[in-house]
Amino acid sequence: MSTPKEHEKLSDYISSQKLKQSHKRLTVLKAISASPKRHLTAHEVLALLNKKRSGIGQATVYRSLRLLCDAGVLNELRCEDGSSRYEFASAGSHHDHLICTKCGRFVEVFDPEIERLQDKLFARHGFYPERHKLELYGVCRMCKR
Amino acid sequence: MSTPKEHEKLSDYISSQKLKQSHKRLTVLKAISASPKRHLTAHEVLALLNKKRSGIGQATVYRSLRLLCDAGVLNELRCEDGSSRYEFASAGSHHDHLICTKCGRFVEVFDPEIERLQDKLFARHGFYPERHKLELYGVCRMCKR
DNA sequence: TCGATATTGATAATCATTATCATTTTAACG
DNA sequence: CGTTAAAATGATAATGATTATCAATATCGA
Ligand SMILES: [Mn+2]
Ligand SMILES: [Mn+2]
Ligand SMILES: [Zn+2]
Ligand SMILES: [Zn+2]
Repeated sequence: MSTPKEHEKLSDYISSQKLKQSHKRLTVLKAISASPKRHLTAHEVLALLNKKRSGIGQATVYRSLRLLCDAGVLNELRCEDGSSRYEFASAGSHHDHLICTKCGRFVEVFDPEIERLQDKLFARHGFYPERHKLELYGVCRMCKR
Repeated sequence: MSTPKEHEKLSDYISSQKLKQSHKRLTVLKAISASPKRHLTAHEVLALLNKKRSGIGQATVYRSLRLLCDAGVLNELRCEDGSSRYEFASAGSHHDHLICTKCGRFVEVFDPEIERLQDKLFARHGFYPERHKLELYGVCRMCKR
């Protein structure tokens, strides 16, 4: 899924920052691409890699996730339990999330009207807008038994 | 600010749960009430108490904050940095927040139209709604130089 | 006042993440 | 191709907010 484009974005960032290409960093990116889950924790990424006996340590996973965010390949979502989840930044650009409190399912949503009303709130209070976080918690269809 | 009412709410909860009244727990509540800051971290509450030589330990602060939330006196806001902030639950009931990324100012906002559109998103995706979190990050008027 | 039970404080433990630092890779250059 | 400076890596220690433990203390109904 959107693999070559993401690799290129990573490559470009590495060049622009005078860093060095590394095989393990690419392996992390590929593991995330190959997973059906689209919102992964560092721990889950590490588990994917261990299953493949990649020999990649957790420090490298954390460092790679950070760098992939800096490169604009991934987005970090800070969860309420203190951990973070990572998703591809490209996929549909900005969106918010419906989150099932039973099974943890993430559903991506976007409502241009809500976005517009948010901008009005910023303006009404004299704020220069930078970003927002909208998370809707509830029980999904599957989990409602 | 809204002190007697909050004390009563705490008292009622303590009775209903067959707990015991404690002087130190009340001191924590009073310190929060007396502070001009309306969205405090546990660390900030502890600092307020230490300034008064209350002899209240941090474990008790954490336990009191938890209990005050259970009693419906306080709301916990989980921040992106991994810490929590506490505000009075009564004050205007539900609202969302504009947060200044420079000075940390919290501005309370409420937009019934946004709330309505959120409910429609829940419904459209077959979710049973439980709660939501909307945080608008930007630079406040004071901080825009 | 007594005794059962809740509260407290000091401190250890937890959990996700970051920092350290010695060792290994990378890649530019000769 | 080797050499080499700089980046990447892994093992592990450290961090920071919060929670758990447990012995000592406070509360409160009988
Ligand atoms: Mn998403
Ligand atoms: Mn508030
Ligand atoms: Zn579900
Ligand atoms: Zn500000």
